[in-house]
Amino acid sequence: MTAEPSTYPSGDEKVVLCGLLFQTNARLARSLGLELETECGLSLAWFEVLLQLRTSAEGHLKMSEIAAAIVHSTGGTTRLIDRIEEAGLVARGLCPTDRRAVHVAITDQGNARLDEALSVHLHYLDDRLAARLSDDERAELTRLLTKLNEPV
Amino acid sequence: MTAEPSTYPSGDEKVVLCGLLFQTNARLARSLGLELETECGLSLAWFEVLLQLRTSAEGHLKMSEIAAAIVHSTGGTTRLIDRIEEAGLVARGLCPTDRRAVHVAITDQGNARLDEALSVHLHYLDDRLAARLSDDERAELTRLLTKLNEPV
DNA sequence: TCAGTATAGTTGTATCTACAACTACTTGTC
DNA sequence: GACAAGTAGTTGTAGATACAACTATACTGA
Repeated sequence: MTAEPSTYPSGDEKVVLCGLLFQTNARLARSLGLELETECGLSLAWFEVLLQLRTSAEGHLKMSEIAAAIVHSTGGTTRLIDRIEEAGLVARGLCPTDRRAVHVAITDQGNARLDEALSVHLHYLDDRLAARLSDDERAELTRLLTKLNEPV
Repeated sequence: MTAEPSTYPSGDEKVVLCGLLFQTNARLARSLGLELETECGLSLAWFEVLLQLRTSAEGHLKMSEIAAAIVHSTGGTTRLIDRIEEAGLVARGLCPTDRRAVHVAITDQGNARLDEALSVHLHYLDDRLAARLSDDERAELTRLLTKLNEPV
């Protein structure tokens, strides 16, 4: 039976798109996370933090910048950085212009681990992205997601 | 300083796309989840389950089908369905052809709550999707995500 | 028919994250 | 320069999810 038991359009195109985005992301995150974890002992969250730090212009980020980039709460980010710091992959430092703030930077050990992880990651993305979408399609997807991602 | 401290291309186009997907999804899920929670007292996970059940062809799904659709572990799905069932929004039933399996169906109360949630959801998506992407762009995004989402 | 293997779901345990309350510091205003 | 309001980060607490081990049922082939 395909009759809707309700008046609301649960099959609405926008609802479907939203669900598709959630599902695609979840599958990608899960399989990539599993691969990173088994190959490098690095969780996806740790990987994302290290990548953000490496690609930061100044070589360090504040806690709140990390939280925004990886979309975690600031409380959650504190604990996450605690664990990564304990593993020696990042280091907290003082912010010279704001004594409330903390500067987080990637360590040499963190850079080494990130290199390993990137090699796994890139190989995975060849499989998972490049084999499914052409260069043009990936560029278009990037464009569309960027628009979706813009702040209000 | 923009020089890479490493040999690996952390700014690789595929890596950026992947990160963009994660971030877009996380922001969307967070703001939608917050809205659903405050407006209807329904978490995003509950909403997704109810929507999957309503749009299922048979009117019910097995635990494993729900787990696959919402990309949770089967153990996590057991607990999730426990909570939703306790709230009276879904009901477990027997599968007539496989005594290992469980049929989960949405209840009348669940349908009512899903209606409320869909009204919030649709309003939100007008803001968040339709205001940022044209009809054609949404169709293209759906096409691209569908390709990404295909099983290996 | 029976053994061996695979599948469906549940439960014990650990981990991770969010939310809210809190401290410390900064900024704006008079 | 002092008070009010805002911002940065940490911590207590609770809830949700994953993984692995387990039970029960189904399938497969000799």
